[in-house]
Amino acid sequence: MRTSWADSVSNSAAEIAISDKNSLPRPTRSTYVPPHLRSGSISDLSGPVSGTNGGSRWTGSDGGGTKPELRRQGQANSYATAGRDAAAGGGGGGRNNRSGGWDRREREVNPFGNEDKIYDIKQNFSEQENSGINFDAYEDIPVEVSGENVPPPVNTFAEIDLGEILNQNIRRCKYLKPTPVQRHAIPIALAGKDLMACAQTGSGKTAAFCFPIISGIMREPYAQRSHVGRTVYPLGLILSPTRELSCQIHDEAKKFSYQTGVKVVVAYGGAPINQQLRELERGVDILVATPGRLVDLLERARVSLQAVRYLALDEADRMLDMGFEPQIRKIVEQMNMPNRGVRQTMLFSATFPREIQRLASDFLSNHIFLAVGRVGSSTDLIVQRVEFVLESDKRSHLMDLLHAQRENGNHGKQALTLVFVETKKGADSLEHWLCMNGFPSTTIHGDRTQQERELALRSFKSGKTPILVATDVAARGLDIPHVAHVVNFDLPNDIDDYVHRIGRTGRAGKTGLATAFFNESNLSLARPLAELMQEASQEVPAWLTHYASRAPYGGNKNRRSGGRFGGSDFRREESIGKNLDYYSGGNSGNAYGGLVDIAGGYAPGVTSAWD
DNA sequence: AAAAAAT
Repeated sequence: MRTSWADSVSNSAAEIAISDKNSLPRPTRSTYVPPHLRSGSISDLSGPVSGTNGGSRWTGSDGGGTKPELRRQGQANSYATAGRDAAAGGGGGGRNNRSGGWDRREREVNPFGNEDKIYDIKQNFSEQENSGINFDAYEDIPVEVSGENVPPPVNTFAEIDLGEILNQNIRRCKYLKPTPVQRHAIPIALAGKDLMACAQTGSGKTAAFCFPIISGIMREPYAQRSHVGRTVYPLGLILSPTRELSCQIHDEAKKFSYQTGVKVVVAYGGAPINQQLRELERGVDILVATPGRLVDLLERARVSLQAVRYLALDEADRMLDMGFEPQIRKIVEQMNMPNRGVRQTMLFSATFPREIQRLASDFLSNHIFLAVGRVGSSTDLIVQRVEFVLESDKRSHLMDLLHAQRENGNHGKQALTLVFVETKKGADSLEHWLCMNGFPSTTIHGDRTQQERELALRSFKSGKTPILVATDVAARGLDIPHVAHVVNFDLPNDIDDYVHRIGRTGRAGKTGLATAFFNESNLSLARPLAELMQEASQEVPAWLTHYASRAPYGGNKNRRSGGRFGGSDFRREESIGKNLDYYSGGNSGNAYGGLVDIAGGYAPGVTSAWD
C-alpha cells in the first residue's frame, strides 16, 4: 500500500505547490476532524505558519469566535534585543517579544542553578559531563549523508550563528564544540530541510534538534504563541516514546531556551494532567510529549497542532514501530498539523531499520539522510561480552558478576549496574530476589506508577540502589551518567533493542561494560549479535559463531540496516541495481555530501556506513 | 510474546 519513495517525493512536491498557491496547508488524506473543530473554522486558522499574513490570519472565527490574543502586541521590552541577536545573519526581521505581559526572564527559574543539589552524582563522580568526550576522535567519525543540496557541516558553534543568548546557554551547558551529529544536523535543520538522522544517544542528539527549533522560533517575525480560548498552538512538537525520555528532553530544552523567551512545556501520562494544563495555559512554543497524553490534550482541544512548524521524533524508529505507529499517524496526519513540506520534520534515532525508514518517508518531504558514528568511534567504549547461561542459572550467574564487581570496585562500592529483563513481572521478581540477597536494587517498568518510576530512577542515579532492574522502558535515550555495566539478563529479540540497551553505558567518553546472557531461547539473535560484535571488534565466542552459522538465513529485519549503529539511506539501497540515481545532482563530488561506500560492493541491505 | 503509551 505504501507508495514508493519516488512517489512520495512527487506527492509532497505537489502538496507544496498546492499549499503555496492558496496558502492553506491541508491534509491530503481523508482525515478525522475532532469534534471541536468540525464546524467550520479549520481553514480560517490554517494560514501559512510563516506568518506572512501576520495577525490577520487569526481573524477567522473559531468556536466561540474569540480572536486569539497576540501577546506580543504592545510589548516592547528587552526581548527585542534577544530577537535581533538571534536573527543576526538570518535574514528577515528579528523576532519580536515573545513574552507574556511580564518579562519572563525575571521569573524564569535558572535551569542551570541547582541541579547538583537535586542529584548529588556530580560530587560523587566529580566529572563534567562534556569534558570526557574525546574531541580528537572527531576527525575519524564516519559520516554518511545523502539527499539534495546538503549544507556543509560546521566545526564550531560560532559558525552557526544561533544568536548570543543561545550561545550563552551553550556555554552554560559547557558544550565546547559541536558533536559530530550536531556539526552536520544543525546546518541541515537550519536550512529548513527535513532530516532523518542516525546517531547514538549520548552524542548530543537532543541539542541537535533543539537548537534549530529554538533558533527558528526566535527568528519568527511575528509572535505565533497564541491561543483561542483555552487552546494553545505550539510551534514546535517533540515526541518521544517514554515519559522519562520526554522529561529528560524537556529538562535539556529548558536549558537551551533559557532567557530566549521560547517556552518549553512537557506533557506525559501517569502524572496529574491539571498541572500540565496550567503550564500549557501560560503559553507554549515547544511542546515535548508522549503520544498518549498528547492525543488526550488534542481531543480536549487544549492543544492544537495547527501552528506546528517543527516536528521532531526522538527514537523515531521506535515511534514508528507497530505499537506506536497508528498513534503517531493520527497525530501527524489526522489532526490539523500542517503537511509535510509545510512543517519541518526531523527524525532521530540510533537505529533505523529499512522498513521503518520506508514508513517514515510518509512524514518527510525530500529529506536528507544522515548517519554519524558516535564520539569515540562507535562502540569502542563499550566492551561487550556474551556468556552462555541456562535460564535456571541466570540468577546465580548474575550474583557472581555483582559480587566480583563489588570486590573490584572502589571501596567496595557497587558500580551502577543496569539489568535488562524481558517482562515486568520478571523485573519485580528479580529485584526482590536481589534485595533479599544483599544487593540494594530497584526496578523500573510500565506497571509501576509514574512516581515509583521516577523515584527508582533517582535512587539509581544517586547510587542509593546501584542496581536497576528494567524492562525496555529504560532501553532508549535515557541519559543516566556513570552506568558502568549493562547486563542483558534476558536478551531482546531485536538486535536494535540490544544496541539501544548497551548504549546506556559507555557514555560521554567513559568506558562501559555490557554482558549478555545467551541461551537456546535467543537463537534468532545469534547471527545479528555475532555480526554486531564482530563489527565492533569484540571477542565473539566460538559457540556463538557456531549458533550464528546455523541460524536461519535472513531471519532478521536488520540484515542489515547499516553498521553497528545507525543505518544507511533506504532510498539509496533501493536504487542500487535499479539504475536509479536520485541524488546525482545534489552532492556528488562534495566532500560532505558524497556517499560513503556506495560502490563498495555490498549487497543491498548489508552496506555499512562505518567501514 | 512483551513492552510502551491516556483515563
